[in-house]
Amino acid sequence: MSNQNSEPAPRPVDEIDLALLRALQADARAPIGTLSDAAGVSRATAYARLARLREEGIITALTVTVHPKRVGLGVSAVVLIRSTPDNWKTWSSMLPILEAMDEVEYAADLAGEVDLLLLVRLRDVEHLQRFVTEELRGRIPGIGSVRTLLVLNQTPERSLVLPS
Amino acid sequence: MSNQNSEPAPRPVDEIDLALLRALQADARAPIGTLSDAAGVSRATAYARLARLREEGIITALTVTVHPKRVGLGVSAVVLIRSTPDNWKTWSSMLPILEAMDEVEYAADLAGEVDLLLLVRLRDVEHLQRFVTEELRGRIPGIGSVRTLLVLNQTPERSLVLPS
DNA sequence: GGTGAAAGATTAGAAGG
DNA sequence: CCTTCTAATCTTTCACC
Repeated sequence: MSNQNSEPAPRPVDEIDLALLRALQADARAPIGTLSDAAGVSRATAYARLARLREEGIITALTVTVHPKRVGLGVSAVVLIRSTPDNWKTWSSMLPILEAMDEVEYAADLAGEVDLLLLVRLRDVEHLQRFVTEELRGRIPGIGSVRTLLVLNQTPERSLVLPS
Repeated sequence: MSNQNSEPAPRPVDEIDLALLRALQADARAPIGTLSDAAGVSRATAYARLARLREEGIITALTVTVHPKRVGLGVSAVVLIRSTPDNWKTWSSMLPILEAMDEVEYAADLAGEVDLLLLVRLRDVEHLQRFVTEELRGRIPGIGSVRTLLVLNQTPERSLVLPS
């Protein structure tokens, strides 16, 4: 995976692209005919558009969203990390490390009182403890403080709401 | 959408289910034959399993993941909210309000020094300002402090890493 | 439960205007 | 961007293990 903020947007998407993306958000397995109807274009056009959206990286992935608890990941947590001024790695050097951790679903480099935020998915609280003490402090240099916030309730994962 | 933490897991998924889910994570538009091959079962079985996974809510959605910047959402931010002890609504009463806000991609009710975390996607910084001052403070009662952290860099959205 | 086969209907993917 | 084409795939249903 590449850094999501690195490349600028060369060509903006138009209304047809947005309609296709919205239709895919509703059902990624919808047949092309359904998608093309939703966008008001022919199937061939929908094909061409989808290929372009994939090539240009506008479509990051076509995936399934899974209920975490039902697959053995009963605990979610938000980890807020502050760095020590020295020995703190750059984002680009940490990215591969973070992505190699199965527990990390989302990581963000922040401006403000917190330097790094992680959303992690774990089997249980013991798993959380091991993750923070061993994985995190062991592998990421320059960690100052770590605050772990248990998730009590959360929205189901949802896609971006595309602008109109 | 329903609360993701409300229902217990009645029946656990098995290895075949996990294999199907992993194949769908890689490509949600993969033909059934590809999915059934990946899981080592027949197509008929893959059909039956997928129907069951949908019915039981283990599959939350089959969606497309989009690069936010390329669709006009150039700014991401994390909003940390602390409540005032009085007038703070319950999670279940806030959920529909939060889900009605297009800017909110993810919301979590937290245990700890922060009560509510939002991941928001916005067009620009002006949009962020309007969101925090008007949408948030205007619609959610009982907000104590609001800390807004700009996202400088982030991982692309990624699916859960399913356990083995 | 899972299998393999059969069946028509639908869709995919490419070619050409 | 559309229409047209053939091969491939979908999806259900079946009898059987």
